[in-house]
Amino acid sequence: MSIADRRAALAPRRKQSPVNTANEDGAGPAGRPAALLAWYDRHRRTLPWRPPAGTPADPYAVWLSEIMLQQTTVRAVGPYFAKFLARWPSVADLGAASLDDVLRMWAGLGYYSRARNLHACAVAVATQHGGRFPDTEEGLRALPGVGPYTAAAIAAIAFGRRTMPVDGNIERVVSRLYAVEEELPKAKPRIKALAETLLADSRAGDSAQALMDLGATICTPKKPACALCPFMEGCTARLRGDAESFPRKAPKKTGELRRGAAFVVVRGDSVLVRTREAKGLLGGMTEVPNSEWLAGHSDAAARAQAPQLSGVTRWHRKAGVVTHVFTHFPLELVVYTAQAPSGTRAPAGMRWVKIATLADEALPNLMRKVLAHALD
DNA sequence: CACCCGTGGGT
DNA sequence: TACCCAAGGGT
Repeated sequence: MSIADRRAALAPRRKQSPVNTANEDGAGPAGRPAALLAWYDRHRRTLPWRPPAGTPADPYAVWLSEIMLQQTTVRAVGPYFAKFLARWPSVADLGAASLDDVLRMWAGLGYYSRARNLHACAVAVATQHGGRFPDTEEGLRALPGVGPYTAAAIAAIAFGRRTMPVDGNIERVVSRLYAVEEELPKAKPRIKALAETLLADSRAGDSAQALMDLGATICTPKKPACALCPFMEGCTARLRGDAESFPRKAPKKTGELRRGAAFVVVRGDSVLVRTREAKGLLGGMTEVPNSEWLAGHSDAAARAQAPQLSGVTRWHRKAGVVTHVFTHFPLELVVYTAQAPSGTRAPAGMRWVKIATLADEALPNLMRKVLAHALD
């Protein structure tokens, strides 16, 4: 039976019995949880951290994937998830690792406070919870790096708790379904309450993942595929014809361009590097010496912040610039290179690392760009 | 509450 | 091109 046939067959029945028939065919509000799960059972995505349908999820894998997926695409997470699980098969293994090893493995994925909290969380679970994750939303919420969304997601997906995590996908689906006019983030409580009405009596984790899959594949930010949506008939925004305008939110302001200089000093087969402060931007990550990054920073002012090394007198400016875009500002770095005589000491707080082993360092992508530009 | 915090891909 | 967006959390 085609979808059109099914709709044609079901439509009259709703009219015959005005009270609760809508609950059974899934088109009315009370029937949505069942319709959602039916859609999920046919169209659920196969993902590395998602076990086969009907089989229990491993809390460690769920937690690891949820942390990695925060503000990060499924595609980007895939290889990192596999690497982490292969190297640290259990939360106790991860807790026993050094933070630096974790940062090195995380390098390139971004939002490095997640990696620091990931490690702290693994230590806490291993040492304070006997290697097992708390199985309640409240218990999970107390762990480092686990906020309201992640606590609800783990509770529902790994432990079957009847709670609805609300992520960006679900905010979009729900705000369209009910045409929520209030802007984010003010609308969050309302959207949360509406999302909870989509929870099935059992299979809470599948209800949540179904909404996320729906948001990722059908109810997309641009050009949603409404014709394929299980909620098509009852979606207020689609009926109004402006689904794409939801969720409402204030436009973000783009940050001002900042400029600076990076200094790549080569001594034989090594490069001079240092470690950034533990917190803040790129906290705890490895970098080459560089100037402050300031809006309107002149090339001369930036260059004047080069590190002082005995034996290094001539800086060579590489042609072009390295550009990078952070969440709240774009950055343009001029790159200078210099050769240091063999035996040159690294200044305080800096060290020499072999160029051949740079790939193993906790280098954020910005610094990989700088080094690639300098050593090209 | 507003801001900070990476990176890559899509339109 | 210049945005927008992605399974958000911390402060």
